[in-house]
Amino acid sequence: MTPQFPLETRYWYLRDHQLFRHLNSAELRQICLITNFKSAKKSEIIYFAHDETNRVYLLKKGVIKIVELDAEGNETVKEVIQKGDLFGQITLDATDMDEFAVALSDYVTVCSFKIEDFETVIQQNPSLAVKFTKLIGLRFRRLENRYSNLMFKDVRTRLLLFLEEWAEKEGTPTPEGITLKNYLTHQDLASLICSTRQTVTQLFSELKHSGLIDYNRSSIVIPDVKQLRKLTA
Amino acid sequence: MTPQFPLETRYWYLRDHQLFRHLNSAELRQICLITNFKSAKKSEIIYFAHDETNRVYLLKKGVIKIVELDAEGNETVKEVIQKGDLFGQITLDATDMDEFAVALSDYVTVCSFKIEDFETVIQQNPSLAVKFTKLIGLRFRRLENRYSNLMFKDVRTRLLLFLEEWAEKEGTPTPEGITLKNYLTHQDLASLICSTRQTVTQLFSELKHSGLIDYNRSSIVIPDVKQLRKLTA
DNA sequence: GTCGGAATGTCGGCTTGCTGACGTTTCTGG
DNA sequence: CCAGAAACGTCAGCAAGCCGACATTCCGAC
Repeated sequence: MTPQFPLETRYWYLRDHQLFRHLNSAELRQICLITNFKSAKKSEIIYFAHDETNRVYLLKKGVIKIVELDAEGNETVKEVIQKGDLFGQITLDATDMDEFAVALSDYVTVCSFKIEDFETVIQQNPSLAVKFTKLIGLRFRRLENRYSNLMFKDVRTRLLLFLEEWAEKEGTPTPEGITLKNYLTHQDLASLICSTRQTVTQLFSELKHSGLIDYNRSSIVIPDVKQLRKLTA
Repeated sequence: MTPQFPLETRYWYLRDHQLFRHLNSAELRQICLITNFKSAKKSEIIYFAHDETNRVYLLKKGVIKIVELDAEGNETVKEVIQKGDLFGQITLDATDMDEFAVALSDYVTVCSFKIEDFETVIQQNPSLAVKFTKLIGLRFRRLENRYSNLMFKDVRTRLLLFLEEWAEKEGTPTPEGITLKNYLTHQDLASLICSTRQTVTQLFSELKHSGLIDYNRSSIVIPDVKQLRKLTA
């Protein structure tokens, strides 16, 4: 199966997640049996939706991006997935999507389940069912929020909101301000906030010149997040 | 409770929905007890999210629109809800939203559940849990689709796609072509496809002059849906 | 190191579709 | 049936931000 992950580790991996935390060890062991584990290094592709279809994934460690291919073969970054988030066929339907996932952090680990297996497990653990449903609900709200930003806010505001959220999630405080490890290119950012590479670059230099942020290729520093917040209210 | 709905009717109402169809009569009767029934006439407001919060609704009969209020008090139509669809706190969380629902068809009927009650029911009926999760998943995909349209398609295409979908869902074939009972104003349409009233009106007259559609205030006729499809590919 | 490709920086032109403005038509409640 | 409101029709002006183009900087593989 997955020899680099001894049973003990795998058991512990699942237990650590909020979805499974409340289960007893017999239930957990059962889920362990249907779980596939996998890891990858930076820039490696974790999965291709097209061939490894019909699986729900759970990001155990690291950060990844989901890239979507349209009919013309253009790649757009759909989403950044953080530790603990679900991805793949999270709607439990079998519609195939043209997307793949790329590791952004040095080392990532994912677990996955066939959707049929996962459904069976849910049937047997109603409390897990509720937890899962609520997780999907959260994702739904997140998407609703993005949609509404796209409707009502201009590109500048969307970028600022993205930075704020990013800072909140992953920022580490330093003497210079909140620091972000930057694993996204301007192109990536552009497709996440629905804009273009040039516009993002433009806005970034503007923000730098006005002193709101500082950045280079590998990191972004926000001296005062409150200043940003003022511009998005 | 709701005297205009005898128990027998209410029982049958629930049974008719795909979520509950597979349940036995004891289970159904139990759900009946926690269900609230309500009906309304055209233009009446079904619910205000702000005061009747924490409920999941299910549209039993008719068509309604969900209108969202932003901070400045502007109204935007978020969604059109059809018979059988869920609305309200479908994510089962308690975040309050500023939205309300208005009846678009002459007569609408809804059932609703407190989210806590609904959760309990789900816990007791794992198969219902899976069905519910999949329904939310479907809604998730629908929203994803709207988001991607907003990213990649211009207003004209979004309008055409909307019309196609509408025709597919509710169109009735007539000698002149597929006919739609039009319960949406141009303003409504505009906010649904994320545009403005004037642009929608403009596009409508263009489409009329080019013979792709015909319309008046109460109905829309699409002589040849295939013609529309050609323009959205 | 160095070479090639990827990422960033910058700019001007141009298009979409938004904004405001105003007139006409249709609906609705009294 | 009538008045007022709501919805529809149309147009000119304008701005956000996309697009193409090109230069520069950086990074990683060899």
